[in-house]
Amino acid sequence: MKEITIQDIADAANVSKSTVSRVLNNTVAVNKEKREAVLEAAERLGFEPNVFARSLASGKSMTIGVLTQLMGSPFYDTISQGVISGLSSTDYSAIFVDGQWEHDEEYNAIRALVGRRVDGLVLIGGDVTSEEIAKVSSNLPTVIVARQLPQEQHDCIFVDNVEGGEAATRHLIECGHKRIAIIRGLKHHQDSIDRYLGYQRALNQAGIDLDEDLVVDGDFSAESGLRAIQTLETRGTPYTAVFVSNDQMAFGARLALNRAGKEVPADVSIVGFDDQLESSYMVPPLTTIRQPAREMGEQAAKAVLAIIRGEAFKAKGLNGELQLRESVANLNKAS
Amino acid sequence: MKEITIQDIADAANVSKSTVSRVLNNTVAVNKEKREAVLEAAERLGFEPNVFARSLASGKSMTIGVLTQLMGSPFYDTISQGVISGLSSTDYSAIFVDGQWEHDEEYNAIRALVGRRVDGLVLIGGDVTSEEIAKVSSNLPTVIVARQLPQEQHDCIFVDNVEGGEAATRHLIECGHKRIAIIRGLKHHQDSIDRYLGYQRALNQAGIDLDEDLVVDGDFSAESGLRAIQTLETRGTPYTAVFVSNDQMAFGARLALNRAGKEVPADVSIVGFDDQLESSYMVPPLTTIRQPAREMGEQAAKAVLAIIRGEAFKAKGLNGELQLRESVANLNKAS
DNA sequence: ACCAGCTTTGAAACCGCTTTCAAGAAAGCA
DNA sequence: TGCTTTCTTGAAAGCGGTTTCAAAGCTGGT
Repeated sequence: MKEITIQDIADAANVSKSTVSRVLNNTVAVNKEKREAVLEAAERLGFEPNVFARSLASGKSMTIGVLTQLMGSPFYDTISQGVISGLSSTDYSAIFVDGQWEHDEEYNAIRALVGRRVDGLVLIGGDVTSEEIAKVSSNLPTVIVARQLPQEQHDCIFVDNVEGGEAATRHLIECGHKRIAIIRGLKHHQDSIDRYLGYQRALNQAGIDLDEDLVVDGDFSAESGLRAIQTLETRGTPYTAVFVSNDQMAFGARLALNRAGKEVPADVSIVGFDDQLESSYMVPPLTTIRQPAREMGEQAAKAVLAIIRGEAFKAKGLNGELQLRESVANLNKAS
Repeated sequence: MKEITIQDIADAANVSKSTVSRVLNNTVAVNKEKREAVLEAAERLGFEPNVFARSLASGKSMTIGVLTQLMGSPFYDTISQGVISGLSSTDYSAIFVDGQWEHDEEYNAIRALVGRRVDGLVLIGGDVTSEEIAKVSSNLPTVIVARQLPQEQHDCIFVDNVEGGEAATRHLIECGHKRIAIIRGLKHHQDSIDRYLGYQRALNQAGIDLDEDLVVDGDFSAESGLRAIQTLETRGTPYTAVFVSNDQMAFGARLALNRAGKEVPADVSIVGFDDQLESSYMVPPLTTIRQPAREMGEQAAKAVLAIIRGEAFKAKGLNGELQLRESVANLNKAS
């Protein structure tokens, strides 16, 4: 089956290529009859424009490059889905590359996208520095999701992790908890650091001393959450609540607690971070800080599109909302 | 910053465009000096080929089109991730469109991909008919994941759902269960139908009569799993086990059971389907039929690539493996 | 020294579409 | 009616590569 081109349509409608192009792109008014003849022919022949020819000629690729982090938590995956969703029913398509949370890999991936002449860039998480981004994508519309870059020069969509960690911890404090453990995420990961910072702040404000014995490291995986609780149990330091740096780890923690014969929330309360799909169906449903992952992805998509259209886009830091469910016991009203 | 072209290199190296192209693609031997001059110039000028020009001229896009179903369960998302992963570190990039489990949307999405002249197609799930696929993508390397098409003409990577449903149910029977409920998935969805069929078969083979009162419909969402159990409880028909058509619903079901004051697996045993990431951290860890989603995606990617290279690819139906965990009680050895 | 046969190379055609340019037609105005 | 201005339209020139074609340059055999 031969691909049909605008020349074929031109022949069929008895006009020139130029006219066909004009009709199809609605750039210049053309005679109504011809216009309809063209449209009819295009429809009848099942014309599908060749994106490459079009891109080559116009200089636009109608493509948005997306850098994802596959090794990440489901949180990042959901953002990706959001981007696809935000782009569907526009003329733009998304092209994905994987950074694997690995700096060099990531840098190359971005370069590949630029090589494909994407019209815009959405970077989800990642390690590349602000300078590298600027270097590679100078004057290429770019928005960064789930990551806060220091410079003012980038558009970022993210939730404030310090704020979130603080809110989570504060909630536990308000419920009367004093011995609050924390399971941190990957050590070098900015999100981990920030959430931990929030935890410290909340403790501080409540006048509670930080007990190093209540701080355990994880790597954001469920497995690590499980092990973290085991560590905590081994240490033997008493605690009535734990702030877990993401929901994945919270699942693992919850299982470990069960194995250790502790009830949630009766014996130990849990607050997570992310609010993934499954969290509301944990037993008991998990109280957590909600990051609207999908919406963030969608917004990022809309944002690049807006920037491409020349509209200014005001980047914003969202606030993770505390999602109250049933994994936290209120010690105050306890009999 | 002007994009530099092969003409620029040609000028710099004092050769013709043709020669530059030949050197860069290694198609024909060229004089060593010139060759090096070209490479040097390309390097020095930071040449990055224009994918569109190249594609237009060569007819290859170095792009694989992927149709995803965002509204699907995490299972489908994971397959998508697998495809990205399978394509990383090849020269091909993946371009994603969303079918939303909506026939027309899906058909258009595929057409859009074809319009982008993708070199291959990976279809994840979906509703489009075999004929439509054939029509749109005749002689375009295509592999279909997580879906079994009747025709011999398509390459499909899927797990046998009838087999899986049967294995799940059989396991419950072997553990001594006789009153086994089932929560089905979306009614019109082939996976639901097949898994239900497997359920019926296993029952049949064990000489257990199907009790319509034990059959409840869901829509693959956790919420629907929760409601399904409520329905079951309302009906009051006794049951000691339930085969849930996917893990998402199993989570919902598990919570509902908890709410109804029933222990898992002491009072009710559960077997799920998919084996998503979170399933091994359910409380108790969920026994389920494993679908290697990520591997399926990766394999699909490798498969299209193979077909593109002209190697024959033998499509295969995988067998979902029963993942034994702790959500099923063995009634036989019960005291 | 001469010619057949192979290799290296540049010119030019081409991929399918957009866009400029200029010409012809239509419309507006005096 | 005659002339300028505006609209509509086709021809043609790119966009940046790949690939065909034929000329030029070498090789070696006699």
